[in-house]
Amino acid sequence: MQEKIPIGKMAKLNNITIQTLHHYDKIGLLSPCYIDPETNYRFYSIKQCACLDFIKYLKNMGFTLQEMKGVFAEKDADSIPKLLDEQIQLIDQKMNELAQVKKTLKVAAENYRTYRQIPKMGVVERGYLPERIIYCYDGKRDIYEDQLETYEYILRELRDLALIHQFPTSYFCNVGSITRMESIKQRKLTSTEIFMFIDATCSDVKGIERLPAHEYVSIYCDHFSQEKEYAFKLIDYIVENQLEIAGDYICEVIVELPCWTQYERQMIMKLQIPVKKKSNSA
Amino acid sequence: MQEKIPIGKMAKLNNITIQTLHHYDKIGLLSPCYIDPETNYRFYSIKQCACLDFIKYLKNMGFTLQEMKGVFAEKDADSIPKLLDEQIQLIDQKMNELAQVKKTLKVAAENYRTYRQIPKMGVVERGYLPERIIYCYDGKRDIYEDQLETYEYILRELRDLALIHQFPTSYFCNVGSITRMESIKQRKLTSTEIFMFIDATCSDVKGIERLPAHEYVSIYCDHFSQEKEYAFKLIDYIVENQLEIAGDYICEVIVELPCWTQYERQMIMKLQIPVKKKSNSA
DNA sequence: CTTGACCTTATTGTAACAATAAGGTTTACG
DNA sequence: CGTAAACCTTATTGTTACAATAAGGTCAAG
Repeated sequence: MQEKIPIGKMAKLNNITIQTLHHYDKIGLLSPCYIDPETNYRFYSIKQCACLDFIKYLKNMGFTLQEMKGVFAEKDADSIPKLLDEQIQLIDQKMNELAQVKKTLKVAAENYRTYRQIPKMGVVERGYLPERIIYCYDGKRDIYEDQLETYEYILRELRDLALIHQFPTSYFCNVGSITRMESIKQRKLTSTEIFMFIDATCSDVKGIERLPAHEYVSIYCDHFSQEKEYAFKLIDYIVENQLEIAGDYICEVIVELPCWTQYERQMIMKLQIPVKKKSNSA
Repeated sequence: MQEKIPIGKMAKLNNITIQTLHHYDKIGLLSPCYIDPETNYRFYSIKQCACLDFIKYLKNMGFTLQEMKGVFAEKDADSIPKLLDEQIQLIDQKMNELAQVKKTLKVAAENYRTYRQIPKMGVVERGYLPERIIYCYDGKRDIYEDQLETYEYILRELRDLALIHQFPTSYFCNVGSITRMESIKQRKLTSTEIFMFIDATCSDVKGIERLPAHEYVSIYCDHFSQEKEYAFKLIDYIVENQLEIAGDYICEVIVELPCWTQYERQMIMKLQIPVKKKSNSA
């Protein structure tokens, strides 16, 4: 009965294309069991479907065709479980990566939603903010010096550090700069420190700080050049309302827009200062 | 201060290679902000790091470089959330696929473990087996006809049906053939039906049957050619031990080994017949 | 002035095929 | 018997996101 199956039929039987069979033949993964010496027509045996099944199976598992050649060459059936285990580990790794990316996407989506809900740029708000954890880095140069340039350099340094600490990349899309209370109390907006928001999970790294839950005054701002002006609005508001600065000034980057004017970052920032009622000593 | 950054430095600043920057320039994704007209040296601005950040970010999200060009061309910030949502869906899909593959791998690994624990080939065992659900297909030709050939064809038909019903591919690695009680009682090992084990989840498809929980006699067998001989061993055992056939004969493929002799499938099968104590009527 | 570090363009390679071209073979039909 | 459709062949190119290499020009330091 040994039926000789031409390539087209074999392809249909296995839901693959003729090219794929050509390809497998070319790389020596699966060659037809008979080739007509005159026409070079390829003929397969129905039994070779088993091999194709296995190829599909391994492909599903993430093996490359070259790896499969190795698998087929192995006469040792005991090596299979090892391969399977390795592949399971690889898949776990991939799934973790995907989960991480998904998290990042969700953060981004949430940020955009926040961005759309922003009431008005330049309007002072007052509200309670929960505790947040940040990873701080001191770039030793004032980021307000020259039009974002220093900021970009320091940002790169922060990212390199984050890479060393193996922080998830998602952290990198929620950053900010910090100006210490002493400076801001003197109306000096100078800062050498930037940070990224992190989870509570990585706690043994130097540079991690807690921003305590507190009442804040905040204001949204959509260009770096406005930051100083808006920050002073905050301070003015604090003075006018008999409040007192209760901690460090934070400039949080809410969202980065993928539009560049002269390649420059376009970002929405939320400036914030923790406040408390003025103590009666004054 | 506008520092002109040569390509090597820019690459280092962003943890990428010079080739990558060349590539981005070539495809028009990101071009240096200045090119020396004499030497053609490329020079970047530190601000262009923002763009690279975004490229990395989008790459992480699974966008292709061409898609990014589209994203950059869009001046509309509102299109971003849509893109993000689409990408989240894509990721969910990928994760589901990976989960499916992982499941398959685990089944395979388990099967191999079972295979190693198989006590002896050709030895009759007796034991209780839980309920199982199968998807049956009648190929209308006897699979015991010609040396696996018919079996291969029918297997392909079963798989095509499974594809139509959108069964997970993992089902395809746990198949078997069934010989109805009437035949086996007459010592006739003819079967036109094969099946795949499935979950309880897909219930509305025609062809699904339940193998009830029952006591079985079973025997392992490692070559198709031995099946008949071993099946008769089972029947003999049943007769000798005053038992009675209580249901259909099942030939379950436990594991397929990736070694081919003449391209032929090498598989370990577990032959099984449900039994009960002989009723005293005989 | 030379050496090494750095830059340029151009070509080839990667993985797993898909698409196409240009041509030969087989089969069915009138 | 002729022909058209269906099928087969080999060979080339294209896809993605770069990496690797070659052959050569440029720059800064000693």
